[in-house]
Amino acid sequence: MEDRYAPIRLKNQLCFPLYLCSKEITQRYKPLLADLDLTYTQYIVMMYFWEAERSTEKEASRVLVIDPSTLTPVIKKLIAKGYLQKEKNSSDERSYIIELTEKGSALKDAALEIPAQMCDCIGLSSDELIQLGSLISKILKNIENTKYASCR
Amino acid sequence: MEDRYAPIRLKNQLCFPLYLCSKEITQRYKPLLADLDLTYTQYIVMMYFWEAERSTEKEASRVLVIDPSTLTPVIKKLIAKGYLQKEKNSSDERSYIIELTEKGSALKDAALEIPAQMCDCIGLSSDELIQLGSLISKILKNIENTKYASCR
DNA sequence: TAATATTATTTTGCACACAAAATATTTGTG
DNA sequence: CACAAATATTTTGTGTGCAAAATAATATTA
Repeated sequence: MEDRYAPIRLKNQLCFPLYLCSKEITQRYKPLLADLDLTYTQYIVMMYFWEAERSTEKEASRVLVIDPSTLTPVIKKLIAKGYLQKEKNSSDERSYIIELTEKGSALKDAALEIPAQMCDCIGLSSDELIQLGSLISKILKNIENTKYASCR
Repeated sequence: MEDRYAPIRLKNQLCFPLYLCSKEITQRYKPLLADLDLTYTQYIVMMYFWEAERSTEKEASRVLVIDPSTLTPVIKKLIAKGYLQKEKNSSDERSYIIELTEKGSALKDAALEIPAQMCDCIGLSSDELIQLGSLISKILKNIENTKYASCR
């Protein structure tokens, strides 16, 4: 009763539920973020700037692990909404300093309730959350370490 | 030394590493799937058809939790590559029957090695894989159950 | 210092991903 | 049977996401 093709059966994949989970969570953020006029990616970027206040695009790209060619238009939209602003870096005119506006900073308080609401949607105990966090970070570390090696 | 804004600090989010993890895994699939001329989403769809052999688009969309308007163009590409084919459903002319071609079926054998290679990239023990799978499925179940309730 | 290489950002092209509207067909109801 | 409601698929519009090329400025080196 063995199944030669068991390895490629959908239900035997871990990656598939993980990909679903990520998509579903993004979906659940939508109504919560609509009040702030943010998409999920824009929310991630704003979280970075709520903490950093100011930064170059390169540094934001590095921390958020978002490709610069993705980040440029996202930041452009956040500038259009008035949450961020941008000026030439006087010490290196190739780069720009992006910084939080007052309006962008004010948004931080409106966002404070969101994590608790998301936590309810996810429905794990705090022990389970810690467990999951540690497994995910283990994967991220391992992927990082094997990034430039061939995958086997 | 309390931090009023701790809930929205990037490092205190679980969703962010989960979103990263999903993106990184997709990235790691790329070189493995290049040989099969498939993207990650196309691979998911092919896995479904390797098992189902034939199906309507609606059913595929339901099982894979991929929006029909996303699935249509993906299937179109897989047909163009010669892996799937499509014919009117004679019992209901609104829908189509999508089915595996011989070429598409043959691809299954070439794909057999991929999961083991991905497993190495992820680098978790089998216990940890089971643990992670169970946590993810718990989240998916909870999201499913609270889908039409307000999120709190 | 002039030519070359490197770096930060942007642009272009292709592939999802979903919401909302459009289309074609079928089903339910008077 | 006519006609409204429901269903399966497709199209359109907007927003990521990444690779590769383009652009502009800085750093390196012969």
